[in-house]
Amino acid sequence: MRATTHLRELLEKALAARDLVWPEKTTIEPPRDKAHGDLATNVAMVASKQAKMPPRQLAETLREELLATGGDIAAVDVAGPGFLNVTFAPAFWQRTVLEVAAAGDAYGELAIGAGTRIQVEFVSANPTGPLHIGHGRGAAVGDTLARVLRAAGFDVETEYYINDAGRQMRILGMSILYRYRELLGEPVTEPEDYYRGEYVKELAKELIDRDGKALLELPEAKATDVCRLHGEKRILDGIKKDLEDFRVHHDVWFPESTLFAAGAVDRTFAELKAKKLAYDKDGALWFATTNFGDDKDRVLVKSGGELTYFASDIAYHDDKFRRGFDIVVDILGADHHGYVPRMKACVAALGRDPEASLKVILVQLVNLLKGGEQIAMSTRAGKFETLADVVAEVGADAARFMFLSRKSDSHLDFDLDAVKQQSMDNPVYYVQYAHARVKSLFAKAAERGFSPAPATPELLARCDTSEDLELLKLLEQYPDTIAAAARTFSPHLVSFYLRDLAGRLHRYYTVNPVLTAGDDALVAARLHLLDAVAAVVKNGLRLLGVSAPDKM
RNA sequence: GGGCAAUUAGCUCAGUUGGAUAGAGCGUUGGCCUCCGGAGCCAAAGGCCACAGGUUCGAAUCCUGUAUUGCCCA
Repeated sequence: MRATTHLRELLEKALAARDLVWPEKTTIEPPRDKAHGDLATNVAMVASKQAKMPPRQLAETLREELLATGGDIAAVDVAGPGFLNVTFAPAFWQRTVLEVAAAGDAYGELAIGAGTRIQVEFVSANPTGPLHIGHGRGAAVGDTLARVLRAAGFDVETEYYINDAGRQMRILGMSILYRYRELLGEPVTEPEDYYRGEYVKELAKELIDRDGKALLELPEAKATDVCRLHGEKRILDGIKKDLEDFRVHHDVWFPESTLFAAGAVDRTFAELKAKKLAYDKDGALWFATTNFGDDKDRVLVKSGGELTYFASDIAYHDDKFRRGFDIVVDILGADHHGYVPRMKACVAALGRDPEASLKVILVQLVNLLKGGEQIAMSTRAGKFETLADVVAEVGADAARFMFLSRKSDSHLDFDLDAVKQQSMDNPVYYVQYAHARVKSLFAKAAERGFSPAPATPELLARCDTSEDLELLKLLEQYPDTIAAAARTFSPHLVSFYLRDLAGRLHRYYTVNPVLTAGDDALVAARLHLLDAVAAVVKNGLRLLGVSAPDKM
């Protein structure tokens, strides 16, 4: 971050001196090949037309100016079609240690999101049963994304939307009532469509304990209602606890029913009608989503007067924007991708730019495996591995890291046996081990009564091996990683970065002795460097919601 | 029948929003413990980036078509 901004400032100044503007397509990035310096830029190539000069010639003049600034820039090469390869002086990189030490837990925090309010809505599973492992992935992605955005300076609020008003909830009530009657020995016929999970029986038993046979005396609809309310509350409490155990936090729990109570749905319909975006046809109310690129118009109110789930979703998003969010993030299961164009249309109809203000993150389904064999899942049939079971079995650390180790929209095989195993199939231990190793060094240093001299540029100049510099450069890239993860809504970048950093540390550790390095100054310098590494590992793991133990 | 996504090493996957000789882990093969934690490190082998065209200084990346796979919709 420091390196790119510094170089950019220098280049901008050099261009301005020739009355050239900074081209949008300019990139400044670390090259793949280390032989190409610390940072490479294509600025001479993209500005060559503007400068009326061949790329290589422009690059040559920029090279002179960069070198003339002296100090931090050690070398500049012109390469290939006109790349500028810039190498910084070791002292520039060594300063990173001081930066990390000064910022502490805040190292990596940015201001790129300052002044932007953003809401992340995730999980939002119907309270009809416990969360399963697929919800767990959405939970991990959403929670970490929120943490990353917060670190990048956004004003973030997380929310869980409770679908408590629809058909699924009625079915839940009915399912509980069925089990209730069955348990009391009443004659029953098995409903066609109901929740079969063991937990439904449990809920029915609870009602028997609480109300005895009272529900049998009530009219069917009333009894179903009692069952539904009881089930909803208990299941929701369970969901809240499961999420808490998974270190996932929602700031707001938003029940769908409040939209109706507050008249939000009617208000949104009125607004759409006023804009001539909603119309009556065949006794139903339609929303003209084709105006916004959907492939057909969608029904809001069926001819029987029943609202579609889409109707409340529009009102819900309307409500979100009325609450003042600049950006709204929906994290959805990938099986709902058909829903995206509709929601974009809906946002456009509400008078917003859908590309800028609605981000939809699709989370692919999880293939749950046990010893390489697939486990089938279905909420209806009551066959699934619950999130709580998985967390109890493999631990929140391993589960979260696993979920965050893939792009969210790619398929994920989650093998319980592999994740439980403390091996390289399971990189969480690799990263945590890096942290524990450093901490153990400090414990050992203290044991030996060694207290390192304070970190100064002079002392840190001793960190001059190639392993030192690689580690330093990686530390310097941490804020860039946060920026990229926030900008592209890609929390997995953080876990990839941490794997890199941990690998670099393990390599360093093997090659460069620390406590046995020789003179006290060298020992101190290396300790300060590793302290910075541990701090960054810890900061990164915190964003992932994974612990950074001192001992393992 | 339409629509959305995916296709990169034997396996699982990255690839910084168009850059230089294609990256990691696992697996395989071969090395490293008189040394701060070997839950570690080093090295090697392994690739027509699904296929065919196009766009430009330059394509795994963007466009079109084809094939295969997954999902959604009627």
